[in-house]
Formats: sequence, C-alpha cells, structure tokens
Amino acid sequence: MLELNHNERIPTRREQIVSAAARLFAERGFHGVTIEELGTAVGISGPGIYKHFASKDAVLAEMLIGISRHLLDQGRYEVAQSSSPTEALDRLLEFHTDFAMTRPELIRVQEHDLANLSTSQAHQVRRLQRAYVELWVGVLQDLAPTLSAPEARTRAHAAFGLLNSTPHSAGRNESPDAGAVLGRMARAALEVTPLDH
Amino acid sequence: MLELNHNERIPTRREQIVSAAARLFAERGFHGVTIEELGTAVGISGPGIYKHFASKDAVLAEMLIGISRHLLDQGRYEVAQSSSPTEALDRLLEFHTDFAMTRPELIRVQEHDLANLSTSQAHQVRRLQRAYVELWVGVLQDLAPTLSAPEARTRAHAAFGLLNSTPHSAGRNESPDAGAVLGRMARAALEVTPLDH
DNA sequence: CGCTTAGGTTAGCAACTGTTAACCTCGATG
DNA sequence: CATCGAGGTTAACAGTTGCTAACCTAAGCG
Repeated sequence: MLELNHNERIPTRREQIVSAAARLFAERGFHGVTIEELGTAVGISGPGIYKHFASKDAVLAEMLIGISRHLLDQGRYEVAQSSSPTEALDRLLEFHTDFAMTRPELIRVQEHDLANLSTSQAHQVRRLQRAYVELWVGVLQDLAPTLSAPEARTRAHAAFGLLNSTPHSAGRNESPDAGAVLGRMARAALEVTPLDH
Repeated sequence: MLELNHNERIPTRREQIVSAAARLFAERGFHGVTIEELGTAVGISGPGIYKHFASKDAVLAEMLIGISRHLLDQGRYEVAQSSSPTEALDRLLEFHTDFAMTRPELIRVQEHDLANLSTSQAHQVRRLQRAYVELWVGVLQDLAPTLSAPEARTRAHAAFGLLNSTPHSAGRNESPDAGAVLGRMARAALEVTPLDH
C-alpha cells in the first residue's frame, strides 16, 4: 500500500525513506543518488538505511510497486463507484490528474527507473501497470463500442502522457489552473471519433 | 546539427557513438551505462571513446544539445513554410509526431538525463527547449487570440506529453496507426476552448 | 533489575568505473 | 620514403559506492 500521508499520522522511518527516495530519485535518477545521501535526507547516516531495507534496490521496488498498486486499486474503486461509463471516465480523469499534480516525483520515478528493478520485480510492476491500462481501455470501449482494443490502449497511454506532463513542465510560468486545463484537454482527446482500421 | 542518418552516408565514429549512446541511455539511464559498454556497442573497446569525446558527459551533452537544436530549427522551418496558423499547427504536429515515433530513444533521454549535464550545458539545452515551447505558444495564440500565454504553455507541454507517449508504451499490442491517432488526439486537445481565468 | 532487541554509529572492504598513460599501427602526405 | 597523426589497444590508478561487520545504546519488559 502507498502511504500518501493523508492523516496526520507520524510516518514510519520506512515511509520517510521511501518518500525521500522518491524526491531524490526523481531529481537525479536511481544511480545518481547514493545510500549516504538517502540516509542524510532522513536524518540518519549512510548504512543506517540497511536497518530498514535489505538493499538500495529494495527501496526502489517498494516505491514502484506501491505506486502502481495504488493507481490500480484506487482506479478500480473509482470505476466501481460509478453508475455510467461517462461517470467512470470522469472519475478516472480526476483521480489521475490529481495524482499527477500532487505527486509529480512518483510519476517521474515510475517513468524513469523501472529499468533498475530486478526482472521479477519489474515484471510485477508491469503487470500492475498493464491492469491499470486495461481498466481505462474497458471504460473507453464501454463509451465507444466501435473502438478497437489496440487503439484504446494507444489512447490510454496518450492520456497518461498528457496528464503526466506536469512533472516535466515544472516551470513557474504555467497556467494556475493546470489541473483543469489538462482534464479538459484529456477529455477532448479521448472523445475523438475512432479511426476505422 | 543532429545526424538523422537520412542519406546513406556512412556515419562518423562520433555519430555512431552518439547513436549507440542514445539507445543505451534510453534503456538504462546515463549512470546505468559504462564507458566500456558504450565502446563495445560501436565495436571499439572502452577508452577508445576518449579519442572522440573528452568525457562521458560530453557524449550526453552533444546528444541533448543536438536533439533540442534539431527540434527548434526544424520547428521554425515548419512554421516559416506555413501560410496560416492552422497550417503551422498542422505541420508542427506532424513533424513532432514523426520525430517521436521515429526516434523514441532520443525522447526518452531528453526527458530523463538532463540532470546529468553540467549546469552550463543544462542551461543551454533548457534555453533551446524553451524556445521550442515558445514557438508552439506563438502558433497557439495566433490560432486562439484569447488564450493566455501561461495556459498556452501548459497546453504545449501537454501536447508534447501526449505525442511523446509512444516511447513509454513500447508494447506490441498497440494501434498500428498510432501516429495518426496521436495526431488527431493532440489536435482535439489543443482545440479545446480556453478557460477564462 | 537484567535481558533483548530495534535502530543507530563508524570503519572498512571489495567491486566498479571514469579517466589517463604508454604504446602500437597504418594510411596519408610532403 | 620517412614521418606524422588519427584512431585504436591494454594496464593501471584513484575515487566512489553498495554493503557488511562490529559495536553502542536506550527503551520495553518479564
């Protein structure tokens, strides 16, 4: 489970480490951050990390699996709470937009450092990600029955790319309502009529 | 200038190195690739790289500066060849889509490894990138005069995110006409009516 | 009160990696 | 034809980094 620090519950050391690692990995990449820096970032020094994680890779694994599991779980919940495909897409869009705008570091790390996972862990993350994509594909096909599954997949990925663009455009001279703008753009992009192949 | 290997001209060693580095950096990140691997990838071994580049960072610098300069130059050319804002946007969309679909490794590296450049080189790349964004911003504002510059910027970044989504969705079960789909989606997303702030 | 143990500390090793040095070779060239 | 430089080779070094070992300490607890 992903700890989003919602409640004012004081986070465990493990959680602090993952959180700091997300910020650092997003800035400099997995290999660009040393265990020493990671320790310092949470107020302990260097090898103290190994009291909480078996290895540096284990920190990354926990983070990436946590992110993709959170997206899938919450995405499923949003769809389940909906009473129509239109509402389902609305909720998915709002949820994903909110996540991307709230935790851009997590988006960056997931886009970036999947390659630094062991093959079995990478496989696990990819399975979760694929399930999340298929969740969107299902909703898109409910909404437009003539839409082929491959095109729906391309569309879902395109929507993620669009919504996940905030981490890249970290600059200050951007729209204050970026979230609303992105939501409207994504909806318009997804509502384009299908190609007939 | 970026060598896109258009003509059947046999590429320089330098060009081979940058090209191989693009592929490797895209897969494993800058720090995830050793000089030894890079040498092997072009058929020479290890430190032979230093006959062509002063350092590992220099390879990355040449690549990233080349990419962003190419985007800016060609983007300007496309706009200059256009006789209307509509045509300008069309040409920009097609050019960018084509680039993203043809050279996904370059997209990945530019998104990923800008942080591994020296500050002055990073500054240079960012300046070129900003100019490219402003090129799009100008076209978008010509097309919709009520559009504020910040919102136009957000839109341009969103369009890039959408068009650049192919490198992330490398999977095989995607639309065969992905380029056309992405182009249509981007156009629809950009044509959404502006928010009034 | 004494024992355990979770969670720190520092010292240090072993492996890796960017870079340099010293040397070789061979095609072009004056 | 002698020379020279471009482009390659291998050996080796110095710095870094993930991780382990050995040790400390204080809070919880039977």
